[in-house]
Amino acid sequence: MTDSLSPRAQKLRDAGHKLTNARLAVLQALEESGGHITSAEVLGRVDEIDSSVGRASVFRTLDLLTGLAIIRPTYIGTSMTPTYVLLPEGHHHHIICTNCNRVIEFDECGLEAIAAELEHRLGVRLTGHLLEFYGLCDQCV
Amino acid sequence: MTDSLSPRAQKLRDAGHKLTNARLAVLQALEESGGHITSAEVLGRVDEIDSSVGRASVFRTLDLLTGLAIIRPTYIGTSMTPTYVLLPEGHHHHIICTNCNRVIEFDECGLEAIAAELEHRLGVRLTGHLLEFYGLCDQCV
DNA sequence: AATGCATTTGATACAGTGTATCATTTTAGT
DNA sequence: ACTAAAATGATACACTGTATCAAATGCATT
Ligand SMILES: [Zn+2]
Ligand SMILES: [Zn+2]
Ligand SMILES: [Zn+2]
Ligand SMILES: [Zn+2]
Repeated sequence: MTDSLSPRAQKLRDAGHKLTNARLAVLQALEESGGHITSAEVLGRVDEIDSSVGRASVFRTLDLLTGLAIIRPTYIGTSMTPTYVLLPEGHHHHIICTNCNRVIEFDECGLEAIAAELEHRLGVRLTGHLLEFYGLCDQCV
Repeated sequence: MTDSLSPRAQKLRDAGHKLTNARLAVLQALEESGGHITSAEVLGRVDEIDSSVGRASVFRTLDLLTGLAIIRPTYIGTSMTPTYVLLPEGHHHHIICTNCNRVIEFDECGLEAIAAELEHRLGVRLTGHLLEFYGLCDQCV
């Protein structure tokens, strides 16, 4: 069988995890959402995709994907209800307005140099990063 | 009265908020902790500092400080129980090992250039940032 | 295709975290 | 000191994430 697996599903399998319905449903929910989605929204979408998937498996999968650096929980504005962000190419960057909580995404980060330096100096192997600027958006300045 | 206010307390006042016992107790708890502290730990420390401070005010203050970019909630390893990080000079950087959850702090980031570019291009005013690398620490490589 | 086992699951009941409410207290400016 | 507005603490609540465990499933091997 020459199944064409999504890259993230492949990453799951490569890490030695099984590709179950629950996990694929969560991945699909995340990918359809386009980023910055709360656990409540994931639960809702997964329920539409496959209502037999249980609550616990959704949270287990979110933890698993976080550990594999496929998603990253972040906070927007308040201390509760994290937002899960897909990390498409191993990194993600946004600006959060501390006044209106608007989120502005951007692509360039120029962090490759410092990442390489850290790997060399600290002996770590870096697979991705999240860069979060905060301040006032153009509407709130 | 020439009260010498801590810089963060000053920042609170400058933003038009009152300097109450509850807020000062939470600030003190955060500062004594040295970074990466959970809400449960904040609640415990605040209770020692001033047991009359109520639970709700602690959470209200954490939200307030987050909005002012004085602290930032982040996740270590799992999707629950955020860790609050003090942002001493407007920015904070760490590496999280996706295997053992060790946290490695580092200082240099070299993000001033891109911050200035974003301010110019997007019309925003940036006051700080959080940079989170993830990967494997030297023990786990 | 059928087998076998370790992994994963779903249901449920639970623990813990953060919040709404509102009468009372406190702050800070006059 | 006086006052209005802001903030508080107590409580009860809602919601998010988790422990448990018998049953189901993925997948490597035959
Ligand atoms: Zn804004
Ligand atoms: Zn980047
Ligand atoms: Zn490690
Ligand atoms: Zn920095």
